[in-house]
Amino acid sequence: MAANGRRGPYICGIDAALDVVSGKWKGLILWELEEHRVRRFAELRRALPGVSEKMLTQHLREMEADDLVVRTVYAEVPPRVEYTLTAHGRALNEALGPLGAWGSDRIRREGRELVDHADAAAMPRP
Amino acid sequence: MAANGRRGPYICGIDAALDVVSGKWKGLILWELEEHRVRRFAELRRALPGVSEKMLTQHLREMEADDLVVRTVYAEVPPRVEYTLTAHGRALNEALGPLGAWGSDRIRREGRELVDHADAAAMPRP
DNA sequence: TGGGGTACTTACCTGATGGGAAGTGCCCGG
DNA sequence: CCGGGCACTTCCCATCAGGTAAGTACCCCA
Repeated sequence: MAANGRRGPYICGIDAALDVVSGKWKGLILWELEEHRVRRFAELRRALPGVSEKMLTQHLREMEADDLVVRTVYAEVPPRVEYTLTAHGRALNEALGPLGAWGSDRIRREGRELVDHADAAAMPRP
Repeated sequence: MAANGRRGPYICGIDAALDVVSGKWKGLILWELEEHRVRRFAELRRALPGVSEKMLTQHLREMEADDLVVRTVYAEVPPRVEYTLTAHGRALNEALGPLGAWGSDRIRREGRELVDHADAAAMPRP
């Protein structure tokens, strides 16, 4: 969907799945939440080097609406907000497994450089 | 990638795979070529209701550059051009299987309407 | 002779996507 | 008291994917 609120009608399952996953950082958010189970806003921000706060909140809100993540607000001071995957989110991640493997193969095949998490901070993507 | 020529550097496999698959009609093209093995330009155009000739050629060229499809031109009159999947294209399709299944589940879960191939012709997507 | 099919290319236009920067309200440590 | 962290929101701007429409060059069929 993204901000536009696409959400179908869809032509097939791939169509529906891509609608939910497309967005510059959604894949990474999914991956980060899969790895750490639960993450706070600022932790995600640091994990996705280059993401703007605007985009991060936007993506998280969309993923919440898509029932991929749960947002829990703790009425504390300073504010604390935690994000976790829902069952559907975890299922999506599983479904993305083979695709990720294919992508890794492709990177290897073509000898493309793979920027690792840390370096990416310095290098803003065009 | 799409027309912009993104093609990495990528942060992970998902990133790389999504780069190659994103584009409004790529999923459908893959699916159509998987089903029929070989298709001509005009056949694809008819199979993807609503696609413009420009987008179709653009997507096909990109997929060719990404080594997903092979384009074969027959020096005949009238011109004949055939498209087939490469091994990588077929592998990508396989990798997309679980994602498609997840998407179908999502459609079912949310009771979203699924527009089938034929109807989609009449209904231009917003 | 004119309409339709083949497979495109080119130019122009619009709306969605994402980036940048600043503002908000509250608290804590130095 | 100043800076910094937290978790945002708002606005404004650049880019770009994709749509529309037309042009190309050749052929076949009625």
